[in-house]
Amino acid sequence: MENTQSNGERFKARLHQEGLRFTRQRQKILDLFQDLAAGQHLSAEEIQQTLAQQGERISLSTVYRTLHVMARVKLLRELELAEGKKLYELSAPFLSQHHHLVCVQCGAVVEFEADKIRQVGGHQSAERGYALLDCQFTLYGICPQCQRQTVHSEE
Amino acid sequence: MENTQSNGERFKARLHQEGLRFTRQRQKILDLFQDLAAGQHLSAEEIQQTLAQQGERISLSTVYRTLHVMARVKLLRELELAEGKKLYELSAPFLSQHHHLVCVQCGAVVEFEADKIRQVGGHQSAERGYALLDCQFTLYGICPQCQRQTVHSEE
DNA sequence: ATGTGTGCAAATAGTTTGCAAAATT
DNA sequence: AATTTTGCAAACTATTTGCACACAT
Repeated sequence: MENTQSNGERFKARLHQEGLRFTRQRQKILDLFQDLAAGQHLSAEEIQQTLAQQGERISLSTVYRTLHVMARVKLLRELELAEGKKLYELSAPFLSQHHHLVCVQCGAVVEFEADKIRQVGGHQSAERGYALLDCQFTLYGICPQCQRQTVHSEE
Repeated sequence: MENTQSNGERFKARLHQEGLRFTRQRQKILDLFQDLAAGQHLSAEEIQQTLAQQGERISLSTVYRTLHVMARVKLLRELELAEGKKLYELSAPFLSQHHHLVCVQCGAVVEFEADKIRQVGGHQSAERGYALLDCQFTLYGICPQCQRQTVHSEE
């Protein structure tokens, strides 16, 4: 609700730069991300369903294609947190860079920031001449709740 | 070639503990990982193909099932580095913990170690009462080579 | 008007699962 | 002998793609 416009403008500009178009669907998807509470991510399917509930009929293929475009333009960050499906979130440098702590039991995701991480990332990549694009630090563990419940095994 | 046996014993023991069996297929898959040069990972398909070349006919389903077992027993670490497919490697604490720097252009993967990362991971998870299982730090960037070649856009 | 974007349906890719036969303990 | 494991084929899930039509510039 704060910088609601900046990302939109940014995106529009980048699209123009590449001769691409700012369609209603792309607009709607971008809006979704802007309205997203910090620390939340969306999958292609969630995006489609949410939009569908808002009365925006948009195909899954379009969602996927839009996500790719937005990621290429660096408006979105692609995360590989969950099993099998990719998640997306507005990417730094527009939002502060953060990392994820995932409960492998219940899937809960907690975000946290840590400057050191970026530093190490920048250092390691620079040292090898890599142009750093993204820096993902993901912790897998079991959350307090699940630790209590897990007294038995399963699957 | 060094600690060729320790992992095998470990695995065998854990299997016993859970009433599971040490089959030829599991043995072969474990062997593959032991012979793997440090810094390499395998996907389910690569495992099957490599074994097939060695004359070991083993089904993909079995490979997947074995990978799950080995990961559950913490003998393997599951990585989400590449697009869509999961990769596996022998996991810490048997090998030192390391992280990955991936070239999003050519897919090259470089490994590196960084104590700070673990420290931050331990700290962040502990702070929230999570039992830390794994700590993955992945850097995405473009390697020096690809930087030279990328003077144009594409897809 | 021109060329990009969209929706649909079909195609892929990776992974999972049911079931009968095979192998381990 | 009792159970787990395997292989095969079919099922699934997430994602991608071809094509004709629709829309943004």
